[in-house]
Amino acid sequence: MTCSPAHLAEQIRAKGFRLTPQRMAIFNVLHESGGHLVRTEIYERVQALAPVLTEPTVYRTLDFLVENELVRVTHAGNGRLEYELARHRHHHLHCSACGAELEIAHEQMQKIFAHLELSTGYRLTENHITLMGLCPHCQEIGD
Amino acid sequence: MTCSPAHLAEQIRAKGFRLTPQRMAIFNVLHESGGHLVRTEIYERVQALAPVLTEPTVYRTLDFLVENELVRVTHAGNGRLEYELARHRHHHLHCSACGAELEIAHEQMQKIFAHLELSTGYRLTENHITLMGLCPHCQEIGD
DNA sequence: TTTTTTATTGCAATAAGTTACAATAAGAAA
DNA sequence: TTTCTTATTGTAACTTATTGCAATAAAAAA
Repeated sequence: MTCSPAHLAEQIRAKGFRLTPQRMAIFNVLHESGGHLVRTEIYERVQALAPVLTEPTVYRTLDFLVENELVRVTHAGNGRLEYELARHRHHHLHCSACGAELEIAHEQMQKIFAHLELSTGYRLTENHITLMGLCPHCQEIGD
Repeated sequence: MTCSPAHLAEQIRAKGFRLTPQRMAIFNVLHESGGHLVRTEIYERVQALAPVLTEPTVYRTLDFLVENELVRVTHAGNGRLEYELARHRHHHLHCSACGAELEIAHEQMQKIFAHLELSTGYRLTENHITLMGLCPHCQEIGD
């Protein structure tokens, strides 16, 4: 598995950075939650488990983890940034009514990405897309 | 044209809202800029032309214009929200090195959108996507 | 035109996000 | 193990974002 705490330790040490309780705590919270969390959620969860860090540390540690490609960041519907472990590439459909999240395999998007790279000359980097919409259930209610 | 000041006035009045100098000023700034601006840029530009509003008004007016589909909001690379007039649907490729923006016609994305709607049952709503990458020029420099 | 209604704005207070810098502690060297 | 180096964190200050409420003014009615 490419997203275990052991992997985190290895990656950080390999690059000459330091393995701190703060970094492990944030990583573990993301690991246990499974999904994606915004900064305030991460801070609250770490505090609840063991108050080993402050708000600015959450802020900087997440940037650090993203830079080192251990964590991925995505845009939530409201403009907030959400964080999750850098596992397999995927995207999300978000129901703007009930908040349900549906995961989409990157393979489904691959073709359009490749096509865009060809037609524009751009080289696309780590893009995690969140598309907004209505889930089947909320469509029924709305109609 | 579906994005003229006259259209704004018509749309707002038709729904029983009020046409205020503040709303017109913000709309005009977006109209003249052509591209997309973040909130602080909009505030600064309006202030430079005619100081008719405050920061909270920019905040609420933009929400108002987005709700009424006169303005569209999109995610900038850094998590900030950018605003632009609701003209034809399109998306963006953003160069993370030099900041260049390339517009992509919605037609290029249409197929993948339709495919996702079919396979998931979700109904996708107004999605303006910004994909991050490196433009051809910055790829050369980097290599 | 004047009055009335209430959507909209500005002011002031609050909350959240961010930065600078001194203090701390992780890992290397002795 | 102890000392040393400096990456990393916490504190505190600062800036930006957001909200509540009273004051204002746009549009309708008289």
